[in-house]
Amino acid sequence: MQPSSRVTIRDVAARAGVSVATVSKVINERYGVSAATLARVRAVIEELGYEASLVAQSLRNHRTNVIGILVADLEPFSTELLKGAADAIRGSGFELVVYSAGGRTGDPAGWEKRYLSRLSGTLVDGAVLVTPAVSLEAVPGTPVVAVDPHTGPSHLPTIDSDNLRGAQLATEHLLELGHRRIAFLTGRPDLESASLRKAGYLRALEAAGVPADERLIRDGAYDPEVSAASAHALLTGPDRPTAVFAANDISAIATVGAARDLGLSVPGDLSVVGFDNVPESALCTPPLTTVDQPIREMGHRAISMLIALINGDEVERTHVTLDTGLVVRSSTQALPRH
Amino acid sequence: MQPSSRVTIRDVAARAGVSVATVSKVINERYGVSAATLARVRAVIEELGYEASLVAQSLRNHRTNVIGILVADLEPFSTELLKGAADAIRGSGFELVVYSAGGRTGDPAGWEKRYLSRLSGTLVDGAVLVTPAVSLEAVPGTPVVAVDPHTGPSHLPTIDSDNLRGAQLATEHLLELGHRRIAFLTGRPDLESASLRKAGYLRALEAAGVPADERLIRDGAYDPEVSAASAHALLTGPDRPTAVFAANDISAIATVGAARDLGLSVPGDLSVVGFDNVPESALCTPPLTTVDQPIREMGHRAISMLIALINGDEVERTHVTLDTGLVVRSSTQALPRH
DNA sequence: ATCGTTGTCGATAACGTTTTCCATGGTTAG
DNA sequence: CTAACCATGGAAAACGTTATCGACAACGAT
Repeated sequence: MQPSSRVTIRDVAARAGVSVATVSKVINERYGVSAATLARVRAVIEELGYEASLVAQSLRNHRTNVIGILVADLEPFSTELLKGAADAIRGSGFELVVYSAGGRTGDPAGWEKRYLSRLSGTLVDGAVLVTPAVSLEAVPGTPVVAVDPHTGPSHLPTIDSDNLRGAQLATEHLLELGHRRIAFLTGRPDLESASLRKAGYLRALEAAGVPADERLIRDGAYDPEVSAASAHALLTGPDRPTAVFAANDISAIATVGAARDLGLSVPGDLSVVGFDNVPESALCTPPLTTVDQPIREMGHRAISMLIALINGDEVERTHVTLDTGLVVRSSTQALPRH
Repeated sequence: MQPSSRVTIRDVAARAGVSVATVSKVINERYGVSAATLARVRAVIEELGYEASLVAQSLRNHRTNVIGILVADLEPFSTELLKGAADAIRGSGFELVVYSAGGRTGDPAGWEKRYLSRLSGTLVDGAVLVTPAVSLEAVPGTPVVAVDPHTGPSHLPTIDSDNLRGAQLATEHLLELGHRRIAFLTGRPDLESASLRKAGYLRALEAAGVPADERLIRDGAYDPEVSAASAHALLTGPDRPTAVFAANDISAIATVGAARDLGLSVPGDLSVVGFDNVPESALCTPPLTTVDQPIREMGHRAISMLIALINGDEVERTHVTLDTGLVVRSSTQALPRH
């Protein structure tokens, strides 16, 4: 015991008076070991507190049983997704390593690719990419699934939600409340979700016969600072909107903040609706009307699909889109008639 | 190229016309290779896109360059801590695997121990334990640092904050506002932070000459449901408190919710102060007066210390306590005189 | 010429598993 | 009584690295 080094399969074998091969067999429940020796070896394993070296197993088996999840930053969306992923990972026999780029800019948008090539086949068996900054193909041996994928053609397995419909719902809600000057804060232009949300906004406007006004469409970038600046510009400009649909809860919350700074009340002077339904949206003041996206389930599904892919199981749908729905809270109200 | 298997050091060696030993030397920048061969091998590595197998390196070096972080659940505190940890890990050469127990109960409080023994020395080089449910000693070969540690004697390196003083500040704040019937919602009884916060509350009361009332001290358990129930009981009971100090922002937010359900206004009818200063506390309605704890920095420090420990560096302080401070927002107000 | 030195490089033994395949002994069938 | 078979166990190769150590050539100094 006092020999400080780890107890290895060799020690177990010696103590039990068998070969390492036999010990390996009992660990992996292989056929060909008698009941007597099985019991004996099991006892020794217990006694010595032996744990097989995952590293050695990985080397031998070409499988590490760890899954990587790459997020640009730990903002509310990724965080929520992470919870779903952690949930799905539990009891699966895999471990989850999270890699966060930390929201740094300056990185030539390729950290995902570098990370993937460095780690795939050597540390992780597969990876999920959250809002990837780049459209990349899978590394040959390593399954990858994307959540909220990049625009552009990529044939990665994907989890997303019905962004188009969600955005339509949000915009229609505002229209039904009588709003006509409805501004839109865009999302990260490289993300499919962002363009779909914009498309949904435009489509709803068009369906209602409300002409889109380019000056009401501003950058949001899913980023609080960018959004706050845009909101400020929007609200201090001439002919300000009576409502803002932000592509993101983050942007929506920033918009509410900008309005408050200008002495405008939400929803009194301005209605705001967000997108994502992150937990923060229910907490903030006022609680946000937003489009619900089942973020945790997306994380869960991403992991499940990835595990299936890793195991070589047949995956029926390789691109799943979950439903979105409007949740009306207190940041929107009917436009007073005049 | 089309051979599907990974490119190994052997391939590089063959292509460059040298031995694997030499290739290994250039990878690790060891002395004893001429400028010419160095350049040649580097070129081949580039050309073949070779990446050394982390698994094989780990096996050989007895070092995985992976750090584990164990959290009971991904609630706001852990999440925030995780951000700090992710921050610290970046560029350190380590990866971070997060293991979340998922808040399940029923687990015999020993998952941390099991996880640690299974993984230590085999998948991770060290671990940080966040609000550990059990007081455990380090596994011999594997450094462990605890954040917000368990009560009871443990000699693990520790990161925490000045819980006692923070709780005193919070209680004093309430006292200065004229409150005398100040309730306290306790934390997780197995955590040192919880008992220190309670001690701070009691001490402040005593210093002000206000007798503590046992009936005003209820279970909170750092848990929203437990806290909501206790708050409800407190607020519907006879002689209700005019203020609540919750051991946790989670508990405080639950208290605000319970008050609202009863038609009580915060801070009009009830002042509430929390502890932690998680981001949610600033967002909620009303924004919470709370005790700030530098959670992210705690995560950062935990990782830094752990890395130092792993590298065998001398660590000056093995138990660091960070400052806490009161941040006054809108959930507290002076008690109207009558 | 001889003897160290120095500078490069390669053979090889680990690291801790799993798997294949062979050996052994006992048992059953012919 | 022999042949074939089954059940059990072990030897050894392999997975992809790194470190140690010895080989060898070139070279300067005696």
